[in-house]
Order: sequence, then structure tokens, then C-alpha cells
Amino acid sequence: MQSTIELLRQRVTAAVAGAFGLAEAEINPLLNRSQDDKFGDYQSNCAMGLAKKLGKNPREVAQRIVDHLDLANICSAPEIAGPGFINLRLEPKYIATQLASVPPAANAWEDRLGIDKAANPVVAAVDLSSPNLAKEMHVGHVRSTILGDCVARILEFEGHEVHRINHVGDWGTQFGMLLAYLRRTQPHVLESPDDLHLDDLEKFYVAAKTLYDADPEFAETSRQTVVELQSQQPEVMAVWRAFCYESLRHCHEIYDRLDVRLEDRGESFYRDMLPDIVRQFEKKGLAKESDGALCVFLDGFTARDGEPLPMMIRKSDGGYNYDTTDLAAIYHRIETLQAKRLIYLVGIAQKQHFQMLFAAARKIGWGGSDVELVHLGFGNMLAADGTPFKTRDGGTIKLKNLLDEAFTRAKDVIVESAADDERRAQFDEKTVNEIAAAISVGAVKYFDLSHNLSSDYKFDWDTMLSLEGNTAPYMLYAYARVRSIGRKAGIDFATLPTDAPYILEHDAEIRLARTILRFAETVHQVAADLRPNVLTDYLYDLSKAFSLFYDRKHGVRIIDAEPEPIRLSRLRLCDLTARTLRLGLSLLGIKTVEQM
RNA sequence: GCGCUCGUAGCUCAGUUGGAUAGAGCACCGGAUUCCUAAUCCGGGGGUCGCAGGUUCGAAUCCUGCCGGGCGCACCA
Repeated sequence: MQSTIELLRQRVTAAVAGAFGLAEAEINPLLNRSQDDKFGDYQSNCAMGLAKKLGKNPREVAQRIVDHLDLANICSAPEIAGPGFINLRLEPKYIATQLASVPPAANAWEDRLGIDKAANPVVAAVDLSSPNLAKEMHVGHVRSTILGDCVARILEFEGHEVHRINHVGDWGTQFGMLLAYLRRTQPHVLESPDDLHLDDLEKFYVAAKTLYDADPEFAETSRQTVVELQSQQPEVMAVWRAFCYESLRHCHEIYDRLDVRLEDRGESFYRDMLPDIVRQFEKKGLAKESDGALCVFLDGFTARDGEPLPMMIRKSDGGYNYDTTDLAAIYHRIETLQAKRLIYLVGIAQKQHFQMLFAAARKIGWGGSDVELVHLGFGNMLAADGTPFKTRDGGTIKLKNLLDEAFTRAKDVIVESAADDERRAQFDEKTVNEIAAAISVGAVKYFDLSHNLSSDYKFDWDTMLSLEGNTAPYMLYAYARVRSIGRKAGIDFATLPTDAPYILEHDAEIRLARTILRFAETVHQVAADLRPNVLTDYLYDLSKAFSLFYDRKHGVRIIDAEPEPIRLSRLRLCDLTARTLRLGLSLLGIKTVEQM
């Protein structure tokens, strides 16, 4: 099914071509959704620019476009407004026809509402989560994990082959530091590394880091130990493996809880490729020695002192750091995985690093113009007062604790805010826990995804768990209410007659229907621009449209609506609403519940 | 110092090829419940889009300067 916006773009383009004898390829119809419903559903803003180019009156240009515009059975008569806007409003009949063409769901888990996959699927590599091992996951990993999962889900839905790569820090200085520390203070630990628990690992890590920062001699020893690790001495490797195993075990407990699936492919994965990466740069004459280190200098990057800022691909001690590893990762993703879209969910603070990485990759010629390198640099999660989000004593907030608190608070919301004690009394402990789990994880995810990805945002429990506004609980509640209609009516939505027409007469019906229709183009847009908050905004619109449709005063009757064709039409609208909400939320990585 | 980025209603935030009277939620005020989940819905007040210039038919959006905040800047990642 072709999305409406694409259809209209084609029609307007054809009209402009016909009206002014231009080639379609050079026409931009400037067609987008209207900002305000009162202007219709879509608007084309191309008349003004065209008028200027042709030296004509913009409203006359708009009129000529409209005269050539064939929108039979799609829109009501186009209106020209203001300086030359062309406003288009979809006919309810068109909306009804489009909705009727949505195929029934194969089952709840494979329902794609008839939305086309991308015509040219590609391989995409999404770099997400990527914690440093030896430490518990903390709030700093929330955004990369949640945003990356969402991006991956949307690209998968579009039919692309997605590698979800967890680029864990398992090969850097922190392991040298940890090993050196244990050798010095806890040598017995190294004798039976498999017994080590994450809590101890974290404790040792913190102590080692403190020592590293305070004691230059220890720092030097740590760096030497990294070299030992990187030269892969067997006894060091055995300890390293045990550390990684224990850390990753913990990470995956969190991922399971978040319903995030990914492939662990840490920095160590690239360790044997690093010398070759360096050789490639040397061979092309792009590497220069500077202060004993081997560096790549790129145009336009300067350091504090105004001197050129290098990418260091080999340290003066012969070791490698993350520039080289990240270059190897790009090379691997392009050359081995054949990825055409490399997407990195890493904080905005790393922007310059990625600019340099991408510039280096372009300079050495990896991947052609068909390879897209994207750093989705996200903003920070802040406390309510705008300071970094920390525990009261300034420590890091562990992700596990955050999720635990979310769960407790979600449970409180369920218990405290319910108006219907009778219904809630039917929920047993297990049901309450399931609902609280869905709401809590959903709330944290939704709050994160609903902000502009690159903005900082203030973490606020009350807002994210509110039943009002653009929140997960509101969305989940709307879904539960739709599903409840089916239960109350004694109807399985899936068995509604597929030939029952949609009858769109009441304002609330039309609004709901046209909002549902907008889903396909919204998903395509999010896949193209990688902006999850566009999808959350859409789902909020949809929930609002449903609430209005269902409203006592402003909405319509459903279960007891008459005559039968209207009742069926409304029940089918409910079904489509539920399916759209469920699919939309699933693309955000959020699970729905049948009742709340 | 150089570079990047942000500044939108009392608060939290949307606003992406420059488009119409700048939107939403919270809070505040008012209204709706014999009725399918009112955990909802409807209405209202509230703005010099940091400031000043510029480009344009048209600027929150692009350019310049200034003010204020955040971040980055070679052997950590």
C-alpha cells in the first residue's frame, strides 16, 4: 500500500510538470503535512518559490497547479490560501478505502498493517549500548541502549538486515588497571578468577581507578599490563575472559529486563585487525609519526594550542587505543558485514571523535558514496535541577536500581490512581506485577524516546509515570481501553468481518481514521530520519484521537451503536487503533498490556 | 584560546528540505460522570522564540555580532 503522502507528492509533481512544462525530476512539490488541521491534511508550498523563478504571481501559479491537479477520489477540492499555499483535505471516502485495504493480522506478533518494506533493503550496523565491562551498567547506558534498540527495530521493520552491535569496552586501559591492581593487592583473586563476582569486580575497579589517578607509578604499571593483555599472554587472558564473562552475564540480565537483544562484539574482537589498519594508513601515506606515536592528521581539526589534532592510531609504547579500534570496526562493518548504513548511538560529547573517524574512513576510501556513516549523538540525562544525574552522594546510579525503582513506582501508580476499585480487585499479584513491569520499563523507554534525541533532558519520575500527557502510561491505558471494548462486546477483533465497510461520518470517527492512516508515512519518516520522537508524537496523537472517539460527550457509541454496519465499522476502527498502537509501541520496544 | 552546541509559556518539552495566528503536557481557572476503563474528555488565560542587526515574498529555523549555559580539544574511552 502506497503511503498517502507519497501519492500526493506524485500528483502535485505531475500537476506542476503539466502546468509549466517542467521535467518531473527537477520539481520539488514541497508537500508535507499541514501544521494545523484547519488547513487540511497536507499542503504544498511550492507555488511561492516557483512564482519567483518564473516571475509570476504566486497565487496564479498555485491556481494553475490546482487546475492541473488530479485528486479525484482522494481529496476534496484543493484550496489556495495566504500567499499561495495549496491545502489538501482527504475525503472520508478515500480514508475509508485505504483503511479497508489493510490486511488482517496474521497474528499479533507479525502484524505490519500492510505497510510496505523498503524497496531496496540494505545491511545496517547499529552500534548501541556498549558499556565498559568490569563495571555495572548505570544510567549513562540507558539512552544508547533504548535509542539504539528502537532504531534497530524500525530498520528491521522496514526490511533491512540489522546488526545490533554491542561494542563493549573489554580491551582498554581499564583492564590493565584492574589487573595491575589485583596483582598488587589481591593476588589470590587471580588464582581463581572464575569465582569472582561482579560486585567485587566493581569494587576492585573503583579502587584501581582511584589509585590510577593518584599514583603515576601505578598508572605506568597499568599501561604496561595493558600491553601484556594486548599481546595475549595466556595467563592474563584467562583472567580477562573470566572478568568479561561475569560482566556480560550481568549486562544481559539488564538487557533481558529491557527486552533488548544485541550481539556482543567488544573492542577485543578487532584486536588482531589493528596492525593491518595501521598498515593501510601507512601504505597510503596518511600516517605520520609525532612524539613517538603514529598519527593521522585530518584537515579542519585543531587542538587547544591551535596545533593540528591527530587521530592516534598507534601509541608511542606500541599499543592501540580507541581510534584504531573504532577504525577497525568501521572497516569490518563496511568490508565484512557489507553494511551500507553505519549508525552509532553514542553521546553527543563524542561528536568530534566521530567526525574524525568518519573523515578518516572517507579519506582512506572505505565504502563508496552508498555508505552512510551516522553518529546519532544523544544528549545527557540530567537530574531535576539540571545537574548530572547521580545518587545523593554523587555516585553513579546503577541501571538495575533505576529499573527497580521504576517498578516500585509503577506499582504505586496502579494501586493509588485507579478509580475503579472493583476492577483492580480482580487483579491478582501476578497480574499487578506484569502490568507494573510493562509500565515501568515502558515509562523509562518512552520518556527517553519522546525527547529529541540530541537534547539533554531532565529525568523526572512523576512526569514519566503520569497518566496524562505524552507518556507511556497514557498510551498503554488507551490500548487497554480499546482492548476492553472487545472483551465487553464479547468480540474477538480478529474475527470481525473483513468486508464490513468503514463508515466515517462523525467528526471523531474521521479524526481517528485519518490519524490511523498517517501511521505508515510516519514509520517511513522515522526510518529515514532516525528520529524516534516523531513516532512517539504520532502515537500520542493517535491515543488522543481514540480518547475523543470514545468520549462520553464528544465521541460515539460503539458496542451498542446502531445500525449494525455502523457498529461494525466502529469496532473495526477500534481494532485498527489497537493494532496500530501495539505495532507502534513495539517499534519503540514497549510491550502492551491487555488491561490496566 | 579554538571548535561544537543550546537558549521557545511559570515548569517540562515539541517544532528537519525557511511557510499561515509558534504548539503540547504539567500547573492554574472553568465545565462534563443515570453511559462501553472519567486512570478520561472539552474550554480558558498565559510567548519580544536570549538580545541586536542582516538575507528573504516569508525567519524560532539561514548569516553576523553580543550575552548566558553546556560540551570537546594527542598517548583514557
